[in-house]
Amino acid sequence: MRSRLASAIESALETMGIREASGDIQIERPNDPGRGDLSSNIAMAAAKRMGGNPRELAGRLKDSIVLDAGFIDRVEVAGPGFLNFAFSKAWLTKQVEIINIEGRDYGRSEIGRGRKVQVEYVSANPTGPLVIVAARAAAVGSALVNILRKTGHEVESEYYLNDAGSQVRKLGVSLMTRFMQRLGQDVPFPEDGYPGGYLVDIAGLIPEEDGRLWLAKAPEESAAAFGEFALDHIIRWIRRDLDGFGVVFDNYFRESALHAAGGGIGETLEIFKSGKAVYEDDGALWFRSTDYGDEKDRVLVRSDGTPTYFLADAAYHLDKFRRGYSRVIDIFGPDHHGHIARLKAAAAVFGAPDGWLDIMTVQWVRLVEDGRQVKMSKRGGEFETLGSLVEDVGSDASKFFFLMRKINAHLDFNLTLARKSSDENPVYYVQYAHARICSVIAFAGEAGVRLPEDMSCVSLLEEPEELELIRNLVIFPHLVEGAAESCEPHRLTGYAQQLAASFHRFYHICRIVSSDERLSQARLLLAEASRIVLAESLGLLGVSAPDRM
RNA sequence: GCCCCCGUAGCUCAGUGGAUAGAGCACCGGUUUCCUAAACCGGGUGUCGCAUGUUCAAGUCAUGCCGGGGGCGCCA
Repeated sequence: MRSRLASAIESALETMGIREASGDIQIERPNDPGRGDLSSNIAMAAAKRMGGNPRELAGRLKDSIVLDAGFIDRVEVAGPGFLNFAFSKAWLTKQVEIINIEGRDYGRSEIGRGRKVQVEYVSANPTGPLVIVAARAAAVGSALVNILRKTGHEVESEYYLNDAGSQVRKLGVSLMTRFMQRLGQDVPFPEDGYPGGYLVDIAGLIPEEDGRLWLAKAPEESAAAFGEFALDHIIRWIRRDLDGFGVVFDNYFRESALHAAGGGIGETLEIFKSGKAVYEDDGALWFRSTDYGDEKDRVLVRSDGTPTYFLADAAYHLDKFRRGYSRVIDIFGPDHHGHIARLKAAAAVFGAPDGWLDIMTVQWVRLVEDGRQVKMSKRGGEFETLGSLVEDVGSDASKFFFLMRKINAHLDFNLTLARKSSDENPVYYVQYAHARICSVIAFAGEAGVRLPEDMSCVSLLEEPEELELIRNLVIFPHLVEGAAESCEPHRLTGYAQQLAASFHRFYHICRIVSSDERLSQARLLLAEASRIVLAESLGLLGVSAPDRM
């Protein structure tokens, strides 16, 4: 609808002999609905370019613009030179029909057509259960995947498992210690170990014979054996927790695969070398990432000959590049933001075009209960996990709360509010609207009113609450595109609340099932259109849309 | 010290360079013989952290400062 209006403005400019301003045409929504449904700043922009009075130019534009009265039936000049347009009632009510016909495909867009995108998210180290910030990343990442798919992108989601390196060795030593303690041996817990109680649990699962066998090995092999056992269990937990959260990945990529023979580390190093981006210092191999905008150079191979985490990460991104994605989006936790510059530098060495790698960071989450921050002691190994959060407030409320905020802002997660299954809780407010519609449709069916095949009755819709609801429905496609382009899923939570409010208002004022059958059908179609868009909004967020509550 | 994010109503936060800056919560009051009251309606005096600049137009962009959080390892 915007492009339709934009081209009308463009031809009006052309008839007036103004060519140079057509690139300045912007269509937006006035923040005060009383001004109209769409507005353009073109007169101000063009007047600026050519000199002259914006209001006067707007007036001339208004006279020469040719618009189908079945689309827009009111044009006004306002303020400093805005052109405001109002949809005709016929066009608005027609949209109710369109939504009913398109169903869940309403709002589908082709802006991502031909674009293959990878979204990598969560990717938390498998050295412990997923914590709250990982839950936030999971909610955001999966919603983004849905939104990109809705807009025509071909999307693959991936979890990068850091199942190699010194952290895993530490994990092995920690588990080994727990196992020895289980055997009654008085051994101190390592200073830099993982103190969480979950390792005590895992130690309890080790078959005693196996454990004794591992203990008998050389220290390195011994740590590796315990480490593998721990990884195995923790990865299973992570997948189970994500599953319970309704988050599914297309692919899990293991760092260890990169370290295996022919796994990509060696080749990556060669590419760095042939790009003349490498030098030796102190016995270590360095990447001159400062040439690519990083603040300091980075070690690729330590003086003891082992590759760094960064080299593996670079190899991983080379692998992504070779897989042919037109764009790769990484969602990082707040503790990884220092990696952005060096990874982009690596991508540049590999020959990736500017903007190929897009890294978003999700900021910290504070859990708040009864107005006070919930203490999370990582040192004591006690922390709130994704699994316990879902158990506590449910996955729908968790996701909705995570998705209410911009990702780059710190988030206060109000546990007290999220737990409430009452009107104060925004997620229930939206879900209730959906359930209410299902209930009305069922009630109407019992009363003999069904969704009609012939939808021409929608032209009967004319109450302010009806038209206002339709106005909220028709912005959905544009909203989804905006959320996709900006990678901002949180726009949809705000929209869902606004749409739910608009429906509740309509429901309160306009009785749907009445003795006027045609009007009842029209209102039923409007309710169904609202249900479709609500269900789709919630679906994109990964939140369920219940039929009853 | 350097880098990133944030600073908007009592609280938590929305706000694609546009017109009179919004929502939820909290608080007070009202609405049900009727399709789900988990709903609806009414009640807001904000230095948009401060300053300078860019612009026809700045909460939004740029620079500097102040305040809060985070990151700066041959750990991952």
